[in-house]
Amino acid sequence: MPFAVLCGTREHFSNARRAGMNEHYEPKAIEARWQKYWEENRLFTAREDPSREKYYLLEMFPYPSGKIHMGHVRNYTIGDVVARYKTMRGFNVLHPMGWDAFGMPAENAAIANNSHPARWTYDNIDYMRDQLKSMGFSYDWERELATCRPEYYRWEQWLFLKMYEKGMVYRKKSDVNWCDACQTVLANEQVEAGLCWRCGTEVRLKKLEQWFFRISDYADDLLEYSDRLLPGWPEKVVTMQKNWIGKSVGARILFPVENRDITIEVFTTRQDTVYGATFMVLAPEHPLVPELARGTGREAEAARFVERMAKQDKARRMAEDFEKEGLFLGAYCTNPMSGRRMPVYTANFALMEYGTGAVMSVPTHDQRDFEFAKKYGLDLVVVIQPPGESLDPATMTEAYTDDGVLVNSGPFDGMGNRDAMEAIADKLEAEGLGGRSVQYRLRDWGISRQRYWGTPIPMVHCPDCGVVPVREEDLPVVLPEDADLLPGGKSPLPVLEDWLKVPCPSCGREDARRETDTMDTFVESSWYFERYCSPRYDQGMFDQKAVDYWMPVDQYIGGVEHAILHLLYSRYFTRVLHDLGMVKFKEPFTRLLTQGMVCKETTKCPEHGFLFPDEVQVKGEDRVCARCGAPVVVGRMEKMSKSKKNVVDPGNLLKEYGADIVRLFCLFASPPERDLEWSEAGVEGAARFLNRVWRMVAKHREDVSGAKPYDGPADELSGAARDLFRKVHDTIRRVTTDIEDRFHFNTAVSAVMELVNEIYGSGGVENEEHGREVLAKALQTVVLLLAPIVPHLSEELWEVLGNEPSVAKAPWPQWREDALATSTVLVVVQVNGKLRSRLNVAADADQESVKQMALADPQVRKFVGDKPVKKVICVPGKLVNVVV
RNA sequence: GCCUGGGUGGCGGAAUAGGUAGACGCAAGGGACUUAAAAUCCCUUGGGGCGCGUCCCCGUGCGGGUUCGAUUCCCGCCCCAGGCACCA
Repeated sequence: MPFAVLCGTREHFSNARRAGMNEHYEPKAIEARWQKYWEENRLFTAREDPSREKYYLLEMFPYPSGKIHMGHVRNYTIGDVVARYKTMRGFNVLHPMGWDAFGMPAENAAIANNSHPARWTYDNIDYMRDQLKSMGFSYDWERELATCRPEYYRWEQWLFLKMYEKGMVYRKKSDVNWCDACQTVLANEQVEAGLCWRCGTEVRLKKLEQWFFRISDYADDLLEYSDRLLPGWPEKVVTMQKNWIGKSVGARILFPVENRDITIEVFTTRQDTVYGATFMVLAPEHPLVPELARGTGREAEAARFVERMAKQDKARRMAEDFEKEGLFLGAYCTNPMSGRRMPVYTANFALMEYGTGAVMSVPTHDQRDFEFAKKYGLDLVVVIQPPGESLDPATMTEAYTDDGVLVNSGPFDGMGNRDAMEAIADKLEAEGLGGRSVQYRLRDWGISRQRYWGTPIPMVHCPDCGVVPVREEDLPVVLPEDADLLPGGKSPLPVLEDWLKVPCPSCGREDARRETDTMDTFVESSWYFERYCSPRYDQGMFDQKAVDYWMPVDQYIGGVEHAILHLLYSRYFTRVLHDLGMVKFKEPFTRLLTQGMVCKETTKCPEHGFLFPDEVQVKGEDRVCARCGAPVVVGRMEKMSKSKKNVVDPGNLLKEYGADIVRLFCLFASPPERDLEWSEAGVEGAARFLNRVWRMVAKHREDVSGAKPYDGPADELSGAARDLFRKVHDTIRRVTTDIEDRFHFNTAVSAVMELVNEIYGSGGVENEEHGREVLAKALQTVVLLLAPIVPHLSEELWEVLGNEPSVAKAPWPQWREDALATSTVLVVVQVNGKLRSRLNVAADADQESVKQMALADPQVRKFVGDKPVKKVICVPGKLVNVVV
């Protein structure tokens, strides 16, 4: 027995210390050391190399809000494991990081601190960069970018001009969603239930001249690819995008107005019910409303109604219990199919933004129309009969919206309604009464923002020439960084005369003025992944060769909150670049992982409201408010948020535990796509495990020094060495498949924990034939498998075990099939499906003998008794089920 | 209302070709080491029952079904989370 084992752990430690291994695991020293090593050796600098297979791993870049939060830590830890794993698997990995640096919080903070958005932003970037570096993420920092720098946004302006040239951008006066608090316009996507997505203020409509991107031109393409070409995306996200695009296939139908030379056009998805249309409803904003009311004696009433509806705020109008209200305009139109005379109403449930703003109402087969008809006593005509039933308008309590057979529909009677849809669409087209039509919920992307801290829109307003694009050679239009914000957070751009006044690019007139709107910050984040491929390139948006090599992103990782906005815009932008001939692909992100939220229970004091974790004191079993001593109400697990104060600051965690422990906890506590519940005890557990790994290496270091990790055939081993060798390879297999197939790092970590437990329990293995080599293999494997997860500790132990740095560039271990084989297998025996016994049988035993062994087993016989055996089911190497 | 997920011990979570439910960790309990504590190491731990066993019964939200066998597949419900919502 080696000297060290006889003498116990104390001797081990002194040996270890003599050779330079610290007795205790000290994360801080180790982490600083290896972060420096990585940086000095430019270990994660990515270079194009066509001879190697590339892997582009991207995490959603952060907004530089001040300091990183747990959501960042989790997101970037997941990404880092994949990046490091892929590197070890031999891929040429691109793993960049940067800053989504424009946006309103910078302006708000500047006002609050009497500072400047630029100052605030750059300071935050510096601080957060340090934080990310101290997490040990394997970013190629040489590619870092910040979207608020002119070198970045000049290419965004350049693209804007290209799009303008191609008619992909336009300007129009329109009702926009206006947030008074933010003093700006919001895209439809940024309005949540009638409230501003950022500050929760009620959004109101305002008429403004706005710039729009024609994203709706791509609605069908975006939709089609959602189904066919995004298999690497979570179904949930694809579904959300599909719903958002909201394609409806139907028909346009023209309804002539009685005694007037006016036609009302409607869009419907149920042209099969056209014979049942008994009245017409127009949106209150519909231009025909005042016109139709004219001369009917109802003008004043109609005007009052429209005004009142306009004041109904959007939030209430969308509420479920909202009362349907309408007004008869005094006019009639004619149903072109049935010839029926239909009264024309205006009503609050018709939306001007969708379809044509007019609805043919079929109260028998549409629930909204049904409710409206009941309220105003309008006619009901059944035109679809359900199979085996006969609806009677007099007794109907709700609309029938399912399939059936047409009645009261002239030549279409007796036809199935699905067929009737086509037949009626044909007839409409043939007779010029309308035709097939497709509508989308998705509307064009309004990108104008009346804010300062954003990319200036490169346009000029000339009194003579109108709106004129800035000349390409005059880019970038630099945002003046010395401007001070106006009271109320208003943009200073419209009053900055020096900046504002510019000669007209077209006629040269001196008093032209710049566009003062800036772009929605979602524009910057719609192409940053392409810019990362060649971030310093100054001849265009990106270097073609670099983009051809790196793009598309192989794996994108971020929060599900961007499922619609950012991801849809990015897909749209990539199509624009594609159609401009700049990229060869349409989808930017091949695979997408949306990680769950980081949650923690809330704590609330009856007096002081929500409490931060450090405002809660533990008194025995109870928790009390640190300020007033009142018992704390512990709420349910919720997403960490400043407003609920249930937050944990990664900065403090880093100080207390170091990066590896925090990383390990984030990965081990739950699989990435699910929510992560914060647990202090869990972090302690992670710390304990890493200490255990450290001590394991310290303990066995002497045993394995000079021993070459065993890589020979399994059958030259026996006893404990053979068992350990099997466990090593089984662990390699499990960890590899867990990471490779489904990013289940939690089970990967469990597997390594099992291996570590086994090594602890394998005392004496070093005395076996090849025992020291197998032990060396086991220790080395633990370190290699942990390398992507806890990189600093792994680097340190890799070196301690006598290897040259860096483990980050070491090849990922391979498992040997022959090592996994066992001489005997455990076969479970069931009687009628219930577990009754277990048998250890030779791995190569034939089925018949296993069956006989099972039937002979005393436990089995007890349950079989003298009942006749009907059937015996054998699953080789696993199970025997005796059916009696 | 519609569309996604999800419901498994005291807790986080395992079990992805239908085949030993509860891996791994946390918490709890017991033991070893220590003058003592911390740390560490080892053991126990779904519920119930008794003859304490290689024992029996129950058990993966609820109710049915398919199957030799169901956490896994099918049908019908309940609950939780997220998304969409008067979109014609």
